[in-house]
Amino acid sequence: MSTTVGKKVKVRFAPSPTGDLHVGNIRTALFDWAYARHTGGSFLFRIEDTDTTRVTDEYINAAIDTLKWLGLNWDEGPEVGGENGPYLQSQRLDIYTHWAAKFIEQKDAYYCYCTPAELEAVREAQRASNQAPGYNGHCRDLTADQIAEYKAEGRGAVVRMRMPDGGTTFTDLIRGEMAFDHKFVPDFVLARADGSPLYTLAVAVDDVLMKVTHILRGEDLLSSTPRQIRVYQAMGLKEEDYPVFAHLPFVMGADNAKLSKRNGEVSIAWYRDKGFLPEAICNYLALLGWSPGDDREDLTMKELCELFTVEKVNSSPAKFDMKKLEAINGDKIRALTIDQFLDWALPFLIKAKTITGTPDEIDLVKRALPIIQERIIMFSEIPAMLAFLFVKDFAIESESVAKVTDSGAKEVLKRSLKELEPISDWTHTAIEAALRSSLIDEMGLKPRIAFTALRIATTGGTISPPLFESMELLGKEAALARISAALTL
RNA sequence: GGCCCCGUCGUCUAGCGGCCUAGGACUCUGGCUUCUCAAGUCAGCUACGAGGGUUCGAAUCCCUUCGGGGCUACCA
Repeated sequence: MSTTVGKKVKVRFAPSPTGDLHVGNIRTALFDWAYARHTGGSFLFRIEDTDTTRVTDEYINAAIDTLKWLGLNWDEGPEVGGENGPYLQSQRLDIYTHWAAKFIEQKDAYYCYCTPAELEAVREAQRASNQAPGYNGHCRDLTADQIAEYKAEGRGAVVRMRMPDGGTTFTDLIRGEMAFDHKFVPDFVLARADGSPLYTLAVAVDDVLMKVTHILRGEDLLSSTPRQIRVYQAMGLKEEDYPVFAHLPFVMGADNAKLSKRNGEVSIAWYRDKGFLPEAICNYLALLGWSPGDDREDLTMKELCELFTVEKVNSSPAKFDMKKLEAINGDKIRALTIDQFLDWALPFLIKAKTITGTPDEIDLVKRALPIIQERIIMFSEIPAMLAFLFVKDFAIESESVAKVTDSGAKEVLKRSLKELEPISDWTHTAIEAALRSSLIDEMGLKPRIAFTALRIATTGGTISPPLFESMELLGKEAALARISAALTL
């Protein structure tokens, strides 16, 4: 099992960007990265874009961007280069062609002239008779005459790998000893009729050529492992040099189906727009299918690297839980310093057009942030929460108007105006002291009653940051103007 | 259908034969705190899928069964 002792660990993340990177991809990338960092090995990033009809440049760039944003830096791959490049499979086509030809030459593979319709008919028959479906070996040992005949018919040929009798065994770091009988691993296609390589060829060739030592990937690839190992053998790799496999459990959607676009917000870009911190996303994702073994849950990226081992990865699938992600994000936000918080918050305020970004605005935002830091779970909530400080034409939300126009409220507002006007040091402590002594002590009102009208008048609604701090931030002039305005309703 | 993987609170997990009348976190419920909303804090609800074994003793080992998932492409 420990065939790689003494060898420097190299882990790769090799997505096929057929869409935005999603939660499942990223969980895999995170484990790959954390394992590389934990072992002091290197992290390789490769793009599997052999299926050019499904992968686009846009998605490739987005994938690079997402990984960078999350802080999952790679040592080899797009942008940073490396001695085993290029790292886009679409730029390595001749390499795969070379190996496919070599396999043919070695008789490990053969040309298969069966048409898709013929193959489908075979599968249909197998299924009908409860047989294991798979290629029936029709073209395994064609004679020269038969080949000539097929060519004359104008048939194209795929390159198909010959699976020998017997079986494949390997050790999965997460699932233990795995054994596959080749009766259920039919000969498989390495290259299309047009010569382009398929995943199974490209992935195995690249992992070998790029000297990958550990393959941590989704469990959907578990049953394709014997085919990959077959390619290693055909390449002449010794068994002790095979990469070690670890098949990660799935991340499932709430509806218990494999996470996909259809059952939830899975694109990392969405979380970024919503205002989740990369560290919160990574922290949460790390807990999906893994735990440090004790009760620790709040982890920094550094701690994650220190604690992460494949042995502690679970073998059962995990369901994605947005609530927990939100809880972690809230905790991480509360742990931010004000300057860090400001850096994260500003783009959201500007994007929402709450502010334009003038120094005065930024200064006010910075003063306001402490009172909302413990009230948000994601940055996208900030604009709505601070809007009352910046709106040009302030208005009370319609459903709250009635609460400032009844006689009791008007009384509170009038009295407050009178108490507030003389205050020269406009601080929340001074405001609170004046209001409490007057409204609570003298008028005998319940705090909740007394301050609701003021809250609505100054912030526009029944829910707001703390009242006195909000009034302080608003400034004396604006606060009094709003209270006066409410009195005219 | 065939092959394969998986199965502890609603969710993520701890547990690797006795420390388990099963621990933690999130959610939920209730209390405290309180100028609203939060945050904080205290308490509570809730789990070893089922059935057989093995054993003095099983969540932990074995078998069966049921359930969930994956693969079964000239997708990855």
